[in-house]
Amino acid sequence: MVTIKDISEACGVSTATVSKALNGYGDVGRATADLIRETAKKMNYYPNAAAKQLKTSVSHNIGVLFIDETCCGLTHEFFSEILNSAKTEAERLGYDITFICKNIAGREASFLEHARYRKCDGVLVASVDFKSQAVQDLVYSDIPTVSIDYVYNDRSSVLSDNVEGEYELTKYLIEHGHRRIAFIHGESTSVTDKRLSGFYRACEENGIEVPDSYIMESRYHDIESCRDTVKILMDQKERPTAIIFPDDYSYIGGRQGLEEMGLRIPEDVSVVGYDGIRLTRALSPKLTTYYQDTVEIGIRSVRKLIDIIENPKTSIAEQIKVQGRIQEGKTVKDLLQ
Amino acid sequence: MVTIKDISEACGVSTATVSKALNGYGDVGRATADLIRETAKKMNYYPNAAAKQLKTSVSHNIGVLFIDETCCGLTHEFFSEILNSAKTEAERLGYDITFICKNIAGREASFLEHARYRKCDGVLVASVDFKSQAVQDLVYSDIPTVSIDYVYNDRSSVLSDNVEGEYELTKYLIEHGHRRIAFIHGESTSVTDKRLSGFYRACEENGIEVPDSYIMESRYHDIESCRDTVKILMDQKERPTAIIFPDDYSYIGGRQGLEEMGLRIPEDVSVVGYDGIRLTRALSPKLTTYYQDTVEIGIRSVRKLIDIIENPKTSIAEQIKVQGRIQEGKTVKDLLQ
DNA sequence: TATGCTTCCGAAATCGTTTTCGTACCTCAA
DNA sequence: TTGAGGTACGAAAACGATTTCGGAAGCATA
Repeated sequence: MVTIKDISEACGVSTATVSKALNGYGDVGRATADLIRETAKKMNYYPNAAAKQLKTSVSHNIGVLFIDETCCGLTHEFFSEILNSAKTEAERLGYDITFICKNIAGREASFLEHARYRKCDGVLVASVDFKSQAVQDLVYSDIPTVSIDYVYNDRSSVLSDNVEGEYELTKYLIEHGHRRIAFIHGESTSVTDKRLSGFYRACEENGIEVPDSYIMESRYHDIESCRDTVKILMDQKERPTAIIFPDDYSYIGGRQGLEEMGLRIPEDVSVVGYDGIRLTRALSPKLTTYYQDTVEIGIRSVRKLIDIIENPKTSIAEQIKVQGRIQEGKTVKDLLQ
Repeated sequence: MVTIKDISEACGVSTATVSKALNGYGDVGRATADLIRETAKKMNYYPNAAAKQLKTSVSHNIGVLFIDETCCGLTHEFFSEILNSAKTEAERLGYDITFICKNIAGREASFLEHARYRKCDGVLVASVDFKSQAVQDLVYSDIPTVSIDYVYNDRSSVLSDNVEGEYELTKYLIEHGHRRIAFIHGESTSVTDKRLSGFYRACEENGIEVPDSYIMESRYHDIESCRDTVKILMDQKERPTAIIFPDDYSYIGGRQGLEEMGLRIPEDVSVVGYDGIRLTRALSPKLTTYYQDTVEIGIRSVRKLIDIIENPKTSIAEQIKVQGRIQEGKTVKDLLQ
């Protein structure tokens, strides 16, 4: 491995000068600096990350908290797309990505300890149990964090606008003449709360009263759960004319359930999803859904995180909302025609 | 941050002794070692990764080469499942995972340079352009590597048995009475070659001649491409009775294409996929496919990599084959009944 | 008592950087 | 000539760990 010392010898200067030249400090002569930089390139020099980190305590490494307790973290298309986009953006900006976990060299540790151990400059928090103590310890530590799709007090986050999204989606149904709209939502989380609020707002604004039996809890990204729930939902005399599913993936289950009951989409009942993952374009009938801009979410969260890292003084905690949009498919019947 | 020095002071011993006690060296007294370990735990000590790495040149960090040039690396369920499983296993064994890319702190570099910069103990090579020079430079360096689904000379790899898999799948079709079998394969890669070879072997063994027009090239994980290809394929007078798709995801497109031609599955034509991703269980009709054990692939590749890292002398280069199995759905019609 | 062997521990060098502070030299005005 | 001020560079001390090597103590044996 070629070190700073090799370069210093090759150039006949001290290691201090080499370091300064390579890092663009002012107090080194123009000619010397040029020579050093050229020699470094010629000798194929790359700094030793460990030494640099040891001395400066910055690692150019961002951690990602992306735990798969439900076994669908990484394999959930929504999250893997975000991760993919975040990875690309981070690399472009010169940061590496390391997964944070609860192991340090084989020994049990907390997320925070792990992040410290690896000296992560910052951590992206996504797809975890946001309310758990372990995660909160990390978020409220001195390590910069950005959370995705969840808001912590005084911390930055990037969110798709769930209130607005569900509001738009509901309004879309209403504009197509639906007034008996059911909402199968996911587990109780802040995301769920927001979607519910957007849903209710759209209903209220249009003078629609929603019977309790139209609101059912299922689970995100769970085919079976949605299939069963939809059956219970549709087993009442005053059936809804439209159903909102927790997400696109649930549509697969919902569709099965409806089919087993002999109900056709959209002739007998209209449905919409949420996420706009690629998959939906492929299912038939093509699902009408609310597209979340995963690429944008990934990019914005990394940029914000790096902003906090590099400008700790001026960077402010903020909630960055990423707009989505209705993606029309063929699962909503227009009752007004 | 609590360092080894703090512990040494608290215990009234030297830092050398602390280090030795914590690393289980023999030449430290029983009582002293116990005291040191207890104190370390009490003071919530964790070693400084950078310092450790600087001194020992081992990082407990494994790199993952997982490039997304085709924009489907991470979001391809097959790979994201492998990554997920590899991540879990690596963490269990005390290793962290970092993505390898072509950027070092903002400066352009090669994969190899990046891996050296981060002092990766080893690298998992998956889902890249295996034949590119940059990847080969890395694989044939002194850094331990394990490749997934691709074999390099004298290097270890973990593969699903593609020859056997496609052979089994073809035999399954033949056993169900099919003799006019078409194969839409993916881009030309070593995986494709193996699958073709398994396919041909099964045909030969059963005295089946395959017309050239039954072999068509499409692309992996590409809905549109498969949809178009299947239309061309079925636009000939002597139509096949069964089609093998490049993978499960392609089934979505293939199904569309067939539907648009008014062909029903499996009444008019039988189809099979490859991979066995979760999605297939949800599509209807449920796809008959060859399940690849992604969890096992992830685990085995990490274990092998760590074996090479920790036992460089005794570990031998080998190809580890992971068995899959036929996963029966409802897309193959039994012509013999 | 002298000798040799263990056992236990510490001093100090080292890994490859960064960074402070001092110094030598030069320039220029008074 | 002197002194102030600026520029260019280097010596050396860190950062937090590991590891070599030597030495002190304790004990048994001759």
